[in-house]
Amino acid sequence: MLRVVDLLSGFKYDQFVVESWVKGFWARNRVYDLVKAKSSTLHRKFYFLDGPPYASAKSIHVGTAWNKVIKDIVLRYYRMSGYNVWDKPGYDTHGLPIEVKIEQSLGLQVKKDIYEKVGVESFIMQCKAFVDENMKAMSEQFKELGVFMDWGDAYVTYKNDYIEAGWWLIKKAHEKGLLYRGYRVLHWCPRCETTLADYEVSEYRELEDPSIYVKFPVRGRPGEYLLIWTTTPWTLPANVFIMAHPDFNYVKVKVKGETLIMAKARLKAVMEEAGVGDYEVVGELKGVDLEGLEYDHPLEDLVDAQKNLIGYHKVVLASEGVVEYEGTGLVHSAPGHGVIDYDVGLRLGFPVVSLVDDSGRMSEDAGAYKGLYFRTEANKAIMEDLERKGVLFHKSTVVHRYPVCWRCKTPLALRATNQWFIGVTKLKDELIREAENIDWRPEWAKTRFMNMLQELRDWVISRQRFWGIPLPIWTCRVCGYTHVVGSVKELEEMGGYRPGDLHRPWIDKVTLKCPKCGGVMERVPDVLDVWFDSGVSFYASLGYPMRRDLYESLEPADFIVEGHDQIRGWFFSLLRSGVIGFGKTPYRRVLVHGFALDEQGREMHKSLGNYVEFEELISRVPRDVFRFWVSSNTTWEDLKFSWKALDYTFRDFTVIWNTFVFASTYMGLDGFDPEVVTLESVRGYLEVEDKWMLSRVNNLVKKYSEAMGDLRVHDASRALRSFILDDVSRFYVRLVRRRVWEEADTPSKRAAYVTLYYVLKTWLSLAAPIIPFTTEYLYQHLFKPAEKNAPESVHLLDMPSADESFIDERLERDMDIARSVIDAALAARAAAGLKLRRPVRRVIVAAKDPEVLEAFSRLSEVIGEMVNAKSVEVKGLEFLEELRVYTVKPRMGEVGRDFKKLTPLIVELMESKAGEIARSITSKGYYEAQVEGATVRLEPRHVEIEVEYPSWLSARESELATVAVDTQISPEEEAEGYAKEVVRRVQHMRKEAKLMIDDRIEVWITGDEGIVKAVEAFEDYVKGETRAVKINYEEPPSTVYSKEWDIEDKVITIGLRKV
RNA sequence: GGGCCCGUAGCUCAGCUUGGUGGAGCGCCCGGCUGAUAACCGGGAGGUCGGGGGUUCGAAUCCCCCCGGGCCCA
Repeated sequence: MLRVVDLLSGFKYDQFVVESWVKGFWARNRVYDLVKAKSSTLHRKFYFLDGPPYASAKSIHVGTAWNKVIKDIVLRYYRMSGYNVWDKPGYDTHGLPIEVKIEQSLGLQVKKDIYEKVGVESFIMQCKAFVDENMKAMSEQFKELGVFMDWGDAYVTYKNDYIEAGWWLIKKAHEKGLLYRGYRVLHWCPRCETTLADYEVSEYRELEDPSIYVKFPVRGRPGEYLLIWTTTPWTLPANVFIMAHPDFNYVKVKVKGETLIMAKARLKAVMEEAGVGDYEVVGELKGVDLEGLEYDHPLEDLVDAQKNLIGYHKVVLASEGVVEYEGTGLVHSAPGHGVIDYDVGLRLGFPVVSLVDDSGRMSEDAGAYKGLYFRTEANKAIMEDLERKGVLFHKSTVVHRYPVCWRCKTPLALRATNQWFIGVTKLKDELIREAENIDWRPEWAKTRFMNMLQELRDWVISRQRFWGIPLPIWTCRVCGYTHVVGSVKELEEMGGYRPGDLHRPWIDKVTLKCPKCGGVMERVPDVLDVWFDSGVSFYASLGYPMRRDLYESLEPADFIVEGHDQIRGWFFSLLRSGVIGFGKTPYRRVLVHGFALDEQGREMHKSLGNYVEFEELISRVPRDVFRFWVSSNTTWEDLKFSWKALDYTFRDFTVIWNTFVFASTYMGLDGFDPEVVTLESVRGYLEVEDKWMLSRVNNLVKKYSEAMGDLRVHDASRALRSFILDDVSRFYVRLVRRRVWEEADTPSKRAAYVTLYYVLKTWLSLAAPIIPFTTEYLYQHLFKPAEKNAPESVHLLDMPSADESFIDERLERDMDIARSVIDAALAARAAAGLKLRRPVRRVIVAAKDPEVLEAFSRLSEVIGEMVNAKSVEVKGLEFLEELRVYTVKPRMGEVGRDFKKLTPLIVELMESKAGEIARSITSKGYYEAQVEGATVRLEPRHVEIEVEYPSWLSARESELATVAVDTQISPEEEAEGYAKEVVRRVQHMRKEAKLMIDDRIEVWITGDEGIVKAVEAFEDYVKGETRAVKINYEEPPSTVYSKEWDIEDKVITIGLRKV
């Protein structure tokens, strides 16, 4: 026969010790493997796809920890609910940020240092080694948090197989006619010689630049000019057209015999700035009227590139980029050096001219300006030439925010560069259709996603860097033919070979034979945008297309979850890749989580000093405390990190722990055997509070399953917390304590044990996904030793399902009513200064609603127990009404104004007929009387009514009822009170003497006569409570432990010893 | 400048979809308990529900505008 063994109360509770014990237990018994083995036998698949964290540092961010905890909770829940869960984690390992870290560690300044000082081969090896170290450290931290994922087999984006899988998608895009080469205007650092992705353009400086107004001659109309404004003279040689706003008003202005065209709204400001007082408006026209107006470029003769642009120099209409708050309303446009310029030019089919080279110097085609550095030398030379040609209307300087390189602080240039694109705008309809099939949590994430799809642009996939998936595109040196390679096999078939590592520089050495002309084909030296990598994870992490079975049996992913920044990031890149590769969404359900911010709601930054290091977190806060706390934060809202909040959660754990210790202690003491004494066997002996508790726990199961099934992890977590703290610990346990203290083996005690056992075990199963350490410890030390066929680990249990037969909604409602009345009664006691230890004769509960009255009758014992009342009388309201004494005070202001000289008589009336008036006003809302022959009507505003009860009743109104505590105490009750006081002190002394709970004692008591008499009168009671075999009414011998006590100013001496 | 989210007690947040007299935990003040005890229990004070309009008999809740914060774009 098994039985509950008290393994908990002997252990000095320390959550850190609990967790490290569990960690050891899991390792010794290979619990993850057991859990995984069980899950893999199940038939319902659950494909979870891990959003790979970026492996650029050793220590994870609090947000990353939260992220993995959410994932772990959901995965554990699904495993316990009977799913075959795919739980492979992943790491994102390529990209510029990692390259930069390596460059910094090597002290490299510019991009060409990589070629010249270290060599690409060594650089790549170092990137890889760096990432390897980071991944190892991160995995350890995730394991530390108790995350059960397949850490031995994570997917890594830099592996050859993964790269090859990536190539497959590029080939697919090519086959669908989506892959193309084109220009894109990007920020460029002339010192680092690299493009900067938009998100990297984050630093700005206040810099001084020229501010010049330039006259562009209108073709064929001598003396007439288009006036433009610019702060970047170096872009003028690359000018292709001028933009005007179709809706703006423009003017022709006569200045010194010349006619200038500019926006009407800018006229005054520009003339003022240029110091021109003498001007005359000679004509007015709309923007649309300017369309097509041709002009001659003022530097045409000096710039070679301009010779090819002559047909394009005209005014075009555009609403973007043309403003009325600065400039002239006519915008000089160079598609090679401006984003809007580029877009407008592209729309019109105009050429792109970029005249700045990689190092920031003007290029060959810039003619006279060739070799000059753009922001300094070129600016100066160009302005001089403009002045010489008489087209510089005005020149000054401006200080404005200008983007600089975040690494070297060099001012950036906007520059059109040749890049590879995937034309996803062609797939817009398909993307939208597929996005409609995704189930979003919360709902607004879908709105955000859909809005973003409306603004879809083609995807620039190429980067001129090193550490990334090499672009699988080869070009023929002879005929220029381009071929996209979709696999390593294809590489070999094309005359190439398989390098040991598919990265640069090894892949760069692989040449192919041109299928068109037989010439040598070389690889385009670019690598792929790092967003590409994680976007293909849904199939690449499963080895597709090299092996197909796994992907085909698992797709689509059933669940993904990441932060809300990933709506535009990973969620989108996955969908994009899914549609390109397979024509459908790769995932069906998404949960979005918030950001982990600091206590004030600001982002955590090492530079702000508010960054929380993982090591500090994990040394100060137990893992389950962290998990419990973060899981209760509304998932999709931001998490404000707070040590204090974690401390409070920590405190909750003590209560939870003590609840289990309580059960363990008494069940252990009585050798309770849950396999013999079952819920079925005690069903007839269940007390009303047991029935209530069983109903509550089954409702909890329902609520929890609904929440988890709907990915409302926080609702599940909160429900667990309030259940164990409020319902179990603070209510049920307190209520059954007396039943459990009972020494005899009564059916009632058994019923309490079974209920408690069942409730705690159910709670443990539900809580296991959220607090896996604590639940495992409690399971191993309380439940497992008591059950023959119990699984090895709590994480091998099946999720409980609700037993509807225990659910009694009516009883739960009634108990709510009772609890509110208990609170009111306790308040009434407190008001009367009656300690809870002292029993009161009776509590009277009065209510109007028959349903409420019925609830009280049904639960009167529970109320009596909680309030410590000998009896609970349930009455109609009229019972208390009869006892009430009313005082009615006049509100002189109101009474005086309404009743004038009758006032003194009214006041008199209020005194003499207080009860009658008060009852009438409270029930009917008014009171009428005859005063000096007149009918007087008193209303609530005239009076202040106070209710008093006789001094022996302490009453309290609650929402549904009025509760009155009878404060009268008979001599016998007083004696009983003293007996309890003595019991309390004996218990205290037992504890001081370090006696076991079941040790027997002998007691001596002497001193105040009243108290000693009280103990004599209640001797059996005192003996029972204190496990005393004998009480001696005399001075304790000096050999026993004794102590003097004060009870309400009466002195007694108590002595005791173990027998 | 745009899209989406958040703004409720000193703090952290429920409530808002489906309008009906504002909740919890912590903190604070007061009291109690001492057989779960480096715990625990009760009572109390504390709120212009970010601001302003509107719809309605009635708005924290629905609509509009504004302010502050976050994310993503421009």
